[in-house]
Amino acid sequence: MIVTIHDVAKKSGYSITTVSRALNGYGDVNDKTRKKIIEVAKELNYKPNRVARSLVSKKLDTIGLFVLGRTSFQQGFIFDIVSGLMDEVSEHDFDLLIFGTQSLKTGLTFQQLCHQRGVGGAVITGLKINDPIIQELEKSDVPTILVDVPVKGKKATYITFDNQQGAIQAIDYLVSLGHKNIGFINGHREAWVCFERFSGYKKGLAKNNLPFKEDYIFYGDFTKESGQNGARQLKESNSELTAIFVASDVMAVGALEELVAMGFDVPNDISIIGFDDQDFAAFTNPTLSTIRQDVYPLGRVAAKNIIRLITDPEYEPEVNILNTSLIVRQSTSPTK
Amino acid sequence: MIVTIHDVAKKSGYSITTVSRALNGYGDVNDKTRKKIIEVAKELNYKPNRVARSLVSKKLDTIGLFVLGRTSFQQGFIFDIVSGLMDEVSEHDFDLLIFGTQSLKTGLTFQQLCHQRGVGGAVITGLKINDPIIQELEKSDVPTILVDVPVKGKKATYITFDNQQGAIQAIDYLVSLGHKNIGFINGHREAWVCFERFSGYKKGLAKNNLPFKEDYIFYGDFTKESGQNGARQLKESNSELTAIFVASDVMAVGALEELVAMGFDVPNDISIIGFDDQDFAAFTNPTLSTIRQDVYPLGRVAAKNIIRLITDPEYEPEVNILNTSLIVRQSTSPTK
DNA sequence: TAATTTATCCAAAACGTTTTGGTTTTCAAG
DNA sequence: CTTGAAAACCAAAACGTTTTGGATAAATTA
Repeated sequence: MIVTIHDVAKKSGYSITTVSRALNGYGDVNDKTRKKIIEVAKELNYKPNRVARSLVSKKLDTIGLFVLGRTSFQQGFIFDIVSGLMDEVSEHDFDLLIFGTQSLKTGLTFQQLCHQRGVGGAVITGLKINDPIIQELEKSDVPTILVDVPVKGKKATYITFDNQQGAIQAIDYLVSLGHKNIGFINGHREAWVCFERFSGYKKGLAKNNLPFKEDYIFYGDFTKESGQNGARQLKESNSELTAIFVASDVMAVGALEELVAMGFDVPNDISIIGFDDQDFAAFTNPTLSTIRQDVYPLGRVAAKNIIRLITDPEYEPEVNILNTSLIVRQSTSPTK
Repeated sequence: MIVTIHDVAKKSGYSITTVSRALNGYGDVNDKTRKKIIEVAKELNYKPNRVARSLVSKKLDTIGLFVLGRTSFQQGFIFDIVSGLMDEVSEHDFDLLIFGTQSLKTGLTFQQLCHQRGVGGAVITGLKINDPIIQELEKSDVPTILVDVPVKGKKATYITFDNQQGAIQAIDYLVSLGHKNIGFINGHREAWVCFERFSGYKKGLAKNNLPFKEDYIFYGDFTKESGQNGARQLKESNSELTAIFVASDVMAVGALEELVAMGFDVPNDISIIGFDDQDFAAFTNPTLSTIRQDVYPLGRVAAKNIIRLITDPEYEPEVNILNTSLIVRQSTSPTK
């Protein structure tokens, strides 16, 4: 039923060694022999058993995806990353093993975990900036790409969007509409992207010769409720605000709803711009202007790089920073 | 660096065999010996290498998730299933390997693929009712649970929601609001759930002594655009409609937008009820009444059952049908 | 006492590959 | 005809486990 290398060897008349070396492209096999072996292999529909292979060889062809601190507002983000990883990974004939937060609580180190499962490299999402695992990653031999956490190590690097640039795009756009008093609802301080977006917000203001005011900042936690609270608090304490830049679409929806509930017209009284471009941003009323992170390509790039890191020992881990783009919908308009 | 069973054997003074048998709970090990071995194993932080284990033993502790025909409108569905699977699976110390559509196009049969990767059982989503792989699944020895496709086999079964009941809930609710002319926008005919929802729609009408009219049916394809087209066509040809039941939230949003664009007031002129309760259903304006499928528990139940099927040869595959629930929001109201 | 059973333990085989460390064959050069 | 090198091949080891099929010693029975 199950075809092994033995069957190919027997049918082709060569040894197991030669079959293996022929199929793996080694040089010490005669061209005719190789051709014959490949033919027999195809005829029997032989595919090497990955488990057996990864037990003995250093060629580990499964990559691990660690989804840490999963929350429902990451739905789209995670889905798109997985999609990108999956597609890229299967094109290279690699496998994708998914780990949750649990798996790192079994007493195994990250390295042990990977070794035990035959994982050759990993992609990590949802890591907080103060997670102790980061220290291990810096020294680890396991090729690793972190999403949205700026860590570099022997074999570790990161991939992210240009969050600063994204924030600047938002501010530039709002300013171009005539806005001068722009509030900011940020996420929590455990996410690195929040620092970046905050930084971009400040740079954007400076670039446009607008003053930075501490009062215009609210720290939420990426939930819709915190967006509601943020909008209410900012607008109540600063009635002169004509626009709010919100660090995530979920919070932006909260802000939008709250402002409408307070009796304001969005966008005519106050403009809202989000960050992420999640699917639902096109479903709200008014639809949500936002800064788009194109996550699917991030997954593909991450996969491509991790595979390169696994297969090519010479390749040095490099940082990838992807561009964001401005998506204009209905929640922003010129000042009156 | 990496601790193997050899290290435990050497340090404890027993043979590899005894260590293995002690740790795996076999009876032919003295209690004192077992205690000592467990102690040493803990001390060295020994965890067996899963790759080596699954090569030789029949204990396969990774389950495969096949995500076929992935489309962006399944985002929430897939995410929740993966979440449920991940949590349940790691509680049982199993692993989760994800496969895309690609993986079944490599010339391997489903069985071969699983065997090759050490996959002991599988969960399959997104399968179409006419997919040829179904015939293989019916005879396959690999424990398999299909999501939303009614297939039973030697080791295969399925899990789904009670789609008929869900549709009946929707109709009952609309009737209770006074609606008598209720349209239906269905999905495409490759998805089994669409037959069920259609069947439920008809039963719901019959139950409430309302006539079934072919004109009130529109077949879409789960996209927002098809929801728009459906709403326009149904309402234009049947101006007496006061409510539309839509077989998915994405299409429902399309329908909602289109009706508003046509100048109708939702829900006062016409009520809309969706199916799924995706995240964005709470973000639309008006927010969307819908029939909720609680997908996370489905993932957990699927994982629990597949693990039981893998570990207990006596256990016969059983069908699981989960309940839906009615979520009332703003897109439905009593008739005038 | 001898025979049998029971409780412990373990050496070796097995899983399906790749890798190691050769051997044999071929061929060109001396 | 020898020699040396290159080309082609392969037996056995290795990967880290579990499983098989005993072996040994102790306890029980006859």
